[in-house]
Amino acid sequence: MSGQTPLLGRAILGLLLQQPLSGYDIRRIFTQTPMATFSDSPGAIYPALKRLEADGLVRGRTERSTGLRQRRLFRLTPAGRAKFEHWLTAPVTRDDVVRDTEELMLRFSFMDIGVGEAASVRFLRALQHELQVYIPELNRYLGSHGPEMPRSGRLALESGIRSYEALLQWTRHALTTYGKHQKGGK
Amino acid sequence: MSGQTPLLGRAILGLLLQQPLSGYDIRRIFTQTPMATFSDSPGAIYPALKRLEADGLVRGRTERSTGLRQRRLFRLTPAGRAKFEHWLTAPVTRDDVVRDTEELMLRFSFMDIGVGEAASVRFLRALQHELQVYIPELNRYLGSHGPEMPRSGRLALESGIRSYEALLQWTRHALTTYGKHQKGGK
DNA sequence: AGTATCATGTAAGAGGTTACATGATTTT
DNA sequence: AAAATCATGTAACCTCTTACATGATACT
Repeated sequence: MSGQTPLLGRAILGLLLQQPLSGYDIRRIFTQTPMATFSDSPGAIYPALKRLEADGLVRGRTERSTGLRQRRLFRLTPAGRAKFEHWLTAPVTRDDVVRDTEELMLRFSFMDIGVGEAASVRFLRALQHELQVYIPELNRYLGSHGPEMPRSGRLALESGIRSYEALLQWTRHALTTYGKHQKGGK
Repeated sequence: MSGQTPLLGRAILGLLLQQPLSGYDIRRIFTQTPMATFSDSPGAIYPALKRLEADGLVRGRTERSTGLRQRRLFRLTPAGRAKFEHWLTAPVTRDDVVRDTEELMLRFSFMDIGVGEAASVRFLRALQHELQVYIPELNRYLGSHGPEMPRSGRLALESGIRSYEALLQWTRHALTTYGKHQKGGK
């Protein structure tokens, strides 16, 4: 019943798509892998799992197979899987590109497993398109306002542009790795 | 008295360093410039200004020079300027690089004006150093875990690495523009 | 016996989102 | 007269951070 799951919830859903995990497992993933952009705070993770469970997206079961303290292993429910797939296949908007590339990349990272390689290719094409529109806009802004900006301000803007350009180059690289799946048509 | 000002507060402080602005001016900046990563929501901006004022970092004065509705023009106080400079000169940590490059770039964008070009050069060197440590770590992770990851997951990680590499190249570019200020020493 | 690791959770407070509310002036 | 623009603000709700609390098992 709650609105849109926040990024942390999506990340957890994606991890659970691959295998059942406990809250503690998730914390370890967030401390020990490049998913370290997420907080490993128990005050974030356990309430997030609770919400996901209340929304019927995951279900946790207490296990004590090993002699350790009880741990609750969480699995995706069919509703959770559906909601996750819905997120993965949402269109790539300009707003996503401007405000939240991090979310876009998180989505993409789960895409092959979640909804298949054809969807990954569609995503890459859409992202490429948005970047090809947005980058020139940033360059026009730099051209008209750059001269009057302080040097570090101008450089910071250039850094942003370069980072979008790197992303655009990456989409091309990524598309070639999916090469044989690409269709010719518009 | 409150803890650390959130990013939005810092951004506002930085804008006010350059000129006095109203809440509405700030909203327009966030909708019409590359600072669009910030929300232009009045529910974010007006409370933020209120907090900054309560903390003594800015002071707002009602003006009605033009015949329009009253507008409150905000200016930095000396305490606000001091706090802002303190933020600008904070060390660049590994955690900043992993979790919040956006904050780093926001800091840098105000650096010339806030604390001078020498500080900008120090910042760039420190950032360069952290990147030179972190990028190889990510590459090691990719080398050991990449083969077992789904294609889109691996590509997403590669995208992250490329984006850090682009940032590293940018630090070199930026340092050359400050060229004459660089010292030879260690 | 003490410490590290595994493991789950809560409480208070801060700050953001969305939506609503208001009101003056300028343009059509 | 209506709509657009300028302009400021509040209220409910949600989620995250920080800090605390608890407890079992394994290692030294």
